[in-house]
Amino acid sequence: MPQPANRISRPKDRTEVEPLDTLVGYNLKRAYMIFQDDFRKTLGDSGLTPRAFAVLTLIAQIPSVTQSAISRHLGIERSGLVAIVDDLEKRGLVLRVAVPGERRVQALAITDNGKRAHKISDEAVRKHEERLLSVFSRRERQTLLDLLSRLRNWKENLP
Amino acid sequence: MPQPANRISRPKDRTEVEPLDTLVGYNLKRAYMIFQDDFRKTLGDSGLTPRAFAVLTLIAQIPSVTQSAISRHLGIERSGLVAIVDDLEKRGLVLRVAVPGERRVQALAITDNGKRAHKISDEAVRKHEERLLSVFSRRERQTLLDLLSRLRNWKENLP
DNA sequence: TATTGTTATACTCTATAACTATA
DNA sequence: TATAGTTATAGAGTATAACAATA
Repeated sequence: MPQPANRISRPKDRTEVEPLDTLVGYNLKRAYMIFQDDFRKTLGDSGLTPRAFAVLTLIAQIPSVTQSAISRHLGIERSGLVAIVDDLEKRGLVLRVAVPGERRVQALAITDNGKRAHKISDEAVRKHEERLLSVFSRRERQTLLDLLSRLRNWKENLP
Repeated sequence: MPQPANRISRPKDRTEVEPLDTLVGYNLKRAYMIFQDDFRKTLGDSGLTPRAFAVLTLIAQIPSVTQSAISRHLGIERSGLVAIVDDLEKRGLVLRVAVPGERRVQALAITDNGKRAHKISDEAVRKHEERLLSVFSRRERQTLLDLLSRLRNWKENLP
């Protein structure tokens, strides 16, 4: 005889359920949270957020990079960059500089203070990674890095 | 002679900057975003969110699990579970059931509809993972899973 | 028309704190 | 005192849409 669809499933109905641990997505999320939390704890309340650190790194790395270019690099919206660059500028770490011949853009330049701040943050971040990855051998760390970046590069090169 | 600290760094000052790609945290975030976006696209607007899917999976897996237990399992706050369980209950996928002898808790039970919905979602999620991991060999997928879950287990077993 | 930077806005996710009822 | 569930609330993070200036 037919059963109401929303009755509680009885034990004898129980089928094996694939546990969450077998999903890469679930494990990615948990691992990401661990890194994210520790990053913030490491750099502190007045320190750079992960995003601001990423932006500062790109400005340090790519001379005269623009906000649009950064948004493409990081896969985030242009609009989100305004507040971050505002903050970095307020801290005296970067400057918006007019570009002769292309008046729509403002090149982003890192200051000497910015370089120092980036160096200090970068060292703190490397230590935080070192700490979190201490369970792994050098080889395993490299493997993890390779696998994750292959995933990203593959996705980025899709239509 | 001393320079103002916030002058723009000139090219000759440029030192090598470690690129973001060398940070596990950065690659984790990007990979997590790829999975998250694709998960949502796969299950659609009316489908389960990653969190709701995780919760439903635990309810399917652990008979009479409580919200508190789920919050510990998933590392999220109890308060956040209320809305999720409300939603699952509204959809007729789970029920809150009174527990005799312990009147503070309500056991969560999956319904037959819930089982069906979980099975369908689970199959969609496995396919979505299969799609995203298609760049990797079986062995590489297992390695990625192992590395990520070791990270989580290590962190969970800390003071 | 397309692009850069910007603003305004809203939405999602999630944590915090406080409350209640039990234990 | 401690725990389970709940509510209210606030904050972070981020996307969307529209706009002005420029190309």
